[in-house]
Amino acid sequence: MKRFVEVEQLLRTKGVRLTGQRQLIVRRAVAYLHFVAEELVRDVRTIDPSVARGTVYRTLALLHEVGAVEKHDFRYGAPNYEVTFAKAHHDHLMCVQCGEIIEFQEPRWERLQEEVVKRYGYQLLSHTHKLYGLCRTCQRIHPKRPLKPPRLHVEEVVA
Amino acid sequence: MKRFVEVEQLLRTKGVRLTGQRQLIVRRAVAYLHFVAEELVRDVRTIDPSVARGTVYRTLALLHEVGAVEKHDFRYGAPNYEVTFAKAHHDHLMCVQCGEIIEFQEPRWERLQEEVVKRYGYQLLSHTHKLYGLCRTCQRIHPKRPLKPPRLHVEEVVA
DNA sequence: TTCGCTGCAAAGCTTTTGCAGTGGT
DNA sequence: ACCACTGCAAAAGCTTTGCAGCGAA
Repeated sequence: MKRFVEVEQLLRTKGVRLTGQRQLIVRRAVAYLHFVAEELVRDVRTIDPSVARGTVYRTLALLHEVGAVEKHDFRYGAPNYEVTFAKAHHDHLMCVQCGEIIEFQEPRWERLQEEVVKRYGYQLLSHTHKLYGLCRTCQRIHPKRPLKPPRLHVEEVVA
Repeated sequence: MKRFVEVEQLLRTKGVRLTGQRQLIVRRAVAYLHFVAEELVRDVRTIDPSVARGTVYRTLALLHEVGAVEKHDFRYGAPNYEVTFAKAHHDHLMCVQCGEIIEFQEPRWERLQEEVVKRYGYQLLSHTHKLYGLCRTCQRIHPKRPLKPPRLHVEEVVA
């Protein structure tokens, strides 16, 4: 659970600038908490159409490097980004059949993590923990092919 | 730590066929333990050039659905696949600066997982756990831009 | 002046899919 | 005849990047 100021500081230690674009992108990302990259691109561009797609992706990479966002690949559609501050950390349990995703917290893991990280002399920035399985319902039914959510559809914002 | 037969059974419960192509793909995947999708495509095609890329990807999706492989996106280059049987499970610790990846085991996590999964009535198939941070060295140096490994280069196998 | 940052557009890479044909794990 | 599966090749989808110009320190 990091605060905005911390993220700013982290970015500074990397020697990067907090440009207007980056501030806008971070503000919008925080508003979402969960989002898909192209979603954020579209959103940012409705506010300032001059912001380029590349800038958003470059900023997301930066934010990931400082541990401000996590990137989740749930296998269906585009990877999902999640901001790590402004909300307690949680992990994910996903049904590989129907795609249901359960978010849960497990404080005991957090403690174990610190231990492991210390063991290797690392400074922890972020983490992702995903469990894949079958939900109660899908354990009983065995469809030939899993249901597949539609692809992400994002129409280009007219600049 | 699943065995090959278990994977076969899991596939059967899905009502899918264990075709020659799938057996070959699984055998080669097991030989690698860690691999990138296109690597596997190339490898399989050197043995049987008639196997299509699509078949390999479709098989990987199937294997993931039954928990036989995990897909790791380490942000640099192509996602990395890992077979979950024939080797004890391990998790990953990665330095976001230099890209170093440490694999480690933590049996206490495995136990906690069972507990969580049971709580939600799920049947666990696989899981991934990644910690991101800065290694000892990178905590001291702050390069403007992180070092980036080269892109994956895979030349097409001449059929 | 330096150099980090950006917009733009194109390229790049990975993965998916439509379709017609095949075969029976 | 059913239908899961496949090869093929193109399409789709997501992300990255080369480059020239801009602007803050």
